[in-house]
Amino acid sequence: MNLKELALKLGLSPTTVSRALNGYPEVNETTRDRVVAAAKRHNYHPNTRAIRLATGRAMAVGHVIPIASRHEIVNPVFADFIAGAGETYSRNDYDMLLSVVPDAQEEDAYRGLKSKGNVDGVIVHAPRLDDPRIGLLHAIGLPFVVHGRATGSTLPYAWLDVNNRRAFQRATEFLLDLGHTRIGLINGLEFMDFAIRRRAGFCDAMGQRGLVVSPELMTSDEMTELSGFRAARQMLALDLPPTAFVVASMISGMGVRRAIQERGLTMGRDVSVIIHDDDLSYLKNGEDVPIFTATRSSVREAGRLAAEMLLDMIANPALGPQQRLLEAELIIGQSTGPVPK
Amino acid sequence: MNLKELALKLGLSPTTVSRALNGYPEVNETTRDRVVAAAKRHNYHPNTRAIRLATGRAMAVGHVIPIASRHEIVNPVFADFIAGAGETYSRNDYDMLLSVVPDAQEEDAYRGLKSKGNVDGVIVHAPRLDDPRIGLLHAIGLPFVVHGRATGSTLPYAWLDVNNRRAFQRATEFLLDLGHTRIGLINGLEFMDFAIRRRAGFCDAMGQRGLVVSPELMTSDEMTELSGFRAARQMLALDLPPTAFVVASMISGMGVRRAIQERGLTMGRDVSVIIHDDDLSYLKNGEDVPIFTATRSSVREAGRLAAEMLLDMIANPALGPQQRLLEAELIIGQSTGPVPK
DNA sequence: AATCGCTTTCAAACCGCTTTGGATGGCGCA
DNA sequence: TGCGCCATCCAAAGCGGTTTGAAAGCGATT
Repeated sequence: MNLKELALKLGLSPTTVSRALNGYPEVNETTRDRVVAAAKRHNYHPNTRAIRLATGRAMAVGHVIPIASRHEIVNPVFADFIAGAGETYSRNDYDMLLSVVPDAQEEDAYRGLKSKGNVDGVIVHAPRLDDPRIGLLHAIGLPFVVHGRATGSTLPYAWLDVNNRRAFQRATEFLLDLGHTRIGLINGLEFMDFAIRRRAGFCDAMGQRGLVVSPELMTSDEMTELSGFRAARQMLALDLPPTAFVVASMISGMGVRRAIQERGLTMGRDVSVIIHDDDLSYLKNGEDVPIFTATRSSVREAGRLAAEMLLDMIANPALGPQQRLLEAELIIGQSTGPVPK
Repeated sequence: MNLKELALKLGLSPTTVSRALNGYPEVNETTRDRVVAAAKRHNYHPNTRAIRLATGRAMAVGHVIPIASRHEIVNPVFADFIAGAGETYSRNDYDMLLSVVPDAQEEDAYRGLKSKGNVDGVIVHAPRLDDPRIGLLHAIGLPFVVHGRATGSTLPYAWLDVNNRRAFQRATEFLLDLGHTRIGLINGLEFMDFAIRRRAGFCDAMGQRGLVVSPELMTSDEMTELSGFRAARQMLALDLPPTAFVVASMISGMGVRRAIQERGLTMGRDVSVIIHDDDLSYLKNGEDVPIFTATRSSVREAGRLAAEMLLDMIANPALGPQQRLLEAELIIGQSTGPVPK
């Protein structure tokens, strides 16, 4: 059942039927009702491909996911972000297009998306220092929103980010207020923008209390359970081990907890831990009472909001690049306590 | 730059240019070379929307992800499957469409995908007992491949699955051979098809040695660290605690390990653990030597293969529903050993 | 020279919708 | 009665490709 057939059945022209269904004013309300009823009755759905060709809009947003190299973006955080963005797209009748490409072809993927016209805009994930994608997307004229920021980029661009610096500063201050002075940082990979900012926040807080952080109390690695475990184990074996940790993710945090237990210590009593909690839907930080004290910011909500920003920009290109900075909450859980005497 | 413009520049008709680029035989090889060269020079990419309308094919595959209710499909396993499937799509110039919808609207989502014509087929995730989606997709005539199987479905359908029953049977036998007789099963949710089969495999192995499994040694829950921890803790507190566990996932396995350590026991010596390892790209089971003894089957590879099956079916509808059963490997790690005296 | 058969090219229809630029008819008003 | 103005509706021209059916060119055959 297509538009022409429906029009024929109704004894109307395709023009009128199209207008009736799309809410244009120049159509009699009684005819509109007839049309709408008939469309429902015959289960008519306009063909998306035709609409797209006729309007020139793709009604779709792209997410490019590079794979194969060292750093895997296919991680749980990404999945939850996608889920959030997907909710927004569904509500607005947009499609979400995922392009999984070898990272050497990432640039081609963006160019292709634009020149073949299958998306109206893209979301940029996991920005790095001086991220080249920003210049590229500017050049090819594809609307985009960055999830995170890319320090060093001179061009203006739209982004949505968590205030990572502030979050880690607060987390560190919280530990300092509990009397901890030897605090270890177990960070993500520091060529990622968010990790750079988190480290800065940590150092800010320490510096403000006149504390210098020794390099052996700061590590940077993938955020896995194993790397969290190793980093914490190594620090705990120092002559002057830390009494607290600031940790970049829930998963690394689980590794840190294991290292603490392995030494026969108790988390929250002997050693304090604060993690960053992305509030993942399948990886909850406890149920009623949080297991870990945490800086929390829902990455799923970030996905929803970033998608909304992008759809706004697409609908209204006159709008300049928007920015939005979310603050993380500080959640008190069972993993922190005063420094032991 | 579109087809007409390119044709004009070349002094050819759009017909010929189109055919030259699409490899049709009825075009002189020298003209073809000219056309191809010009296309490259002018950076011509045919408009996807137009191709889709003209050919009637969407060149896209859909994945519908229901959300909001108890069981979240947005989990790490899903992310890796998607990544695998995405690789296949990219290689074949297909798009991957993700529809994130409230689960009450799941059926509508499939109907919409079909009637609006934005996909040529779909992949069905996380099948349950008597899954209604199979009948639905049959009825609306949308090609599909199920990742997993749906016990109870009478209609023939295409699927790709891991031999979960056999995997858990082998895992259990491995423990039995080490002398364990009190073995706990920490399973996923048993309205999911894969969990049903795993339980069956476990019970098969036990039954064949004439062992009856007491219900308190079998649990079924979401596969989180916390639920793994709780289940194991509870079993270890029994009068006759198990000496080994068969666990449905790496993440639950981490919880089990924690419960073991909490009791002052050592995994691999006092208590043995076998997990199922989906070989996730960001959650490796150790590096050189596996931490956990495991039944391993790459879910990413499953994604690749399922996508290939679907593209085959789309290209060749005469093909009946294909099936493919993958066997899991049994990987020996550090988490198992002979039953302690 | 006429015919045939190939290869190569093209004009035009088509995919299913949107949108522009009229047509049509009824009504109020002078 | 005649005119202009709305409110409605429609024919046709896109959107940018693919595909059908036919024509043109040309050497070989009769």
